[in-house]
Amino acid sequence: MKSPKQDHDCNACVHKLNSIFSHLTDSELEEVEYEKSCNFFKKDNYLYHEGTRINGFYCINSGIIKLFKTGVVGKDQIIKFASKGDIIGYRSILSQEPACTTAKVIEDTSLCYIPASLLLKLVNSNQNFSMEILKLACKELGDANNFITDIAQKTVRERLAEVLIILKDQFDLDKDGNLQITLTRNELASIVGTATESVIRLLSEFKADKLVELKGKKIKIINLPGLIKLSNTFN
Amino acid sequence: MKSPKQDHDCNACVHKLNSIFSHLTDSELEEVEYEKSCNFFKKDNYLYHEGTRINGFYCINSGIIKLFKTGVVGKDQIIKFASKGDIIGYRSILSQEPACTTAKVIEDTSLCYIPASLLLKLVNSNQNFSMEILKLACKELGDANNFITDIAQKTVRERLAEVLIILKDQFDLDKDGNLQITLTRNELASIVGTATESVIRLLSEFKADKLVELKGKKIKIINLPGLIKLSNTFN
DNA sequence: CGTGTGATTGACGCCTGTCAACGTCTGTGG
DNA sequence: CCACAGACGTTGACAGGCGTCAATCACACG
Repeated sequence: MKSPKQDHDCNACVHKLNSIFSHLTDSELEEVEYEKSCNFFKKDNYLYHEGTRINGFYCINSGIIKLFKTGVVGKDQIIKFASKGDIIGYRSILSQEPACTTAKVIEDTSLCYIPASLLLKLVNSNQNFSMEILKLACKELGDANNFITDIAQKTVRERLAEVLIILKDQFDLDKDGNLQITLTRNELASIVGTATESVIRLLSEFKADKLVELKGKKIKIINLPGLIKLSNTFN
Repeated sequence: MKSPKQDHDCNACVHKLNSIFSHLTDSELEEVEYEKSCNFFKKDNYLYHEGTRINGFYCINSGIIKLFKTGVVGKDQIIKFASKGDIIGYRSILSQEPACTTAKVIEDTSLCYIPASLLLKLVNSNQNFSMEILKLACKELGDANNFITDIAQKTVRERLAEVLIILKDQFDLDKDGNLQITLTRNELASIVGTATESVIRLLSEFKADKLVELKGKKIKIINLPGLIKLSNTFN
């Protein structure tokens, strides 16, 4: 068998154990290793665009990708972030539709690209793998339904508080207690579904209420229970 | 083999051809026929409640079910309607989570109930079937993402117009040109994500603008292009 | 015919989006 | 090393969309 041309060894990948790839056999993993291509993307590059057909899916080794849709007036809505261990693009391949989001790198990213044909083959040949993907899709569907309810019923203030908590959970804090992920005010607005100015004003309020500290783009949560209360969530 | 105790014969079911069940073998279909139970539910009954574990999924023969989530202040958000040929409840089984919605009958419904164990067995033994379910979940996920963007970016007026169009597409019109599905103003509000009074006022506006005619709960669309324009959608 | 549920209308005001102006920061090129 | 351009952040003013409350009407059902 030809040796892979890439530097990333999926067999040694730290994310393998927790990912859907843990359900592959050794020979299937070898096939992945052989067919995949490993790439590095700098910030601000695009992986794919909404409305286009994609011919493979991506497994993120490191970095952060934002997935967003562009609304009718050209305003973006961020659907989710993908980071280490996440796979993206599979939805479009499996539902045989064009990509429903645009994928843009917001922190330098290393990832593996795996052709659609191999995804389909694995789904068809390995029950466990197929079950895991199914589970993943159903999980995301549940999350999406929750988000719909939130965005339809909560105020902007509640949603912003909730988003900060979610970002903390997904990306954790750095040594200084700041959110690891760095977003522009505009990007925050595109998650919450509001205007940039509203985010700025509300963050200032949160700061005045001693819920957060702000230093440039860095956001430090100093009163998590307060934020949770404000977000009006039971979790 | 024991003969099924139910009156509904899935082998003769008119929805079989277009549904995921068309991918089952004859013997698998027999198994479904044997394990399923066929039931009839009057309006206002519940199939299952948000947050509970469910032990099977449902295939709708006729009638309409609404799937909704209840928000923090007790306000409902309708996620989708299920009618003839649709299957519901599979998400929760496959993602091994409690139901993320409540399912309530809004028009007398006849359906088949199939145990979770059989769903899992079929998913694991029949590649085509598993692929179809996967496709379905991915499709729904794409729809949910679209809905998120709409609800986050569009005005209530645009969303209401869009909802009317969607209801027309999904349930078609009766002989008089009215939407086949009958909803309370409150239910309409729970789809759009707004207050009942807002729906009432906007419907009156639509009527004044000769876009719709209203007669009690009956809604007749008399200017579809106008509605589409108002909804601000490209479709 | 009474009762209750849903529909409607009006009043009111706050939340939030928009527009505009200005401050801040970063990186690039001279 | 400095100046400048451009992107991003901030603040204020303003209006209007939309949610809430309350009162009344319409209708169906026992």
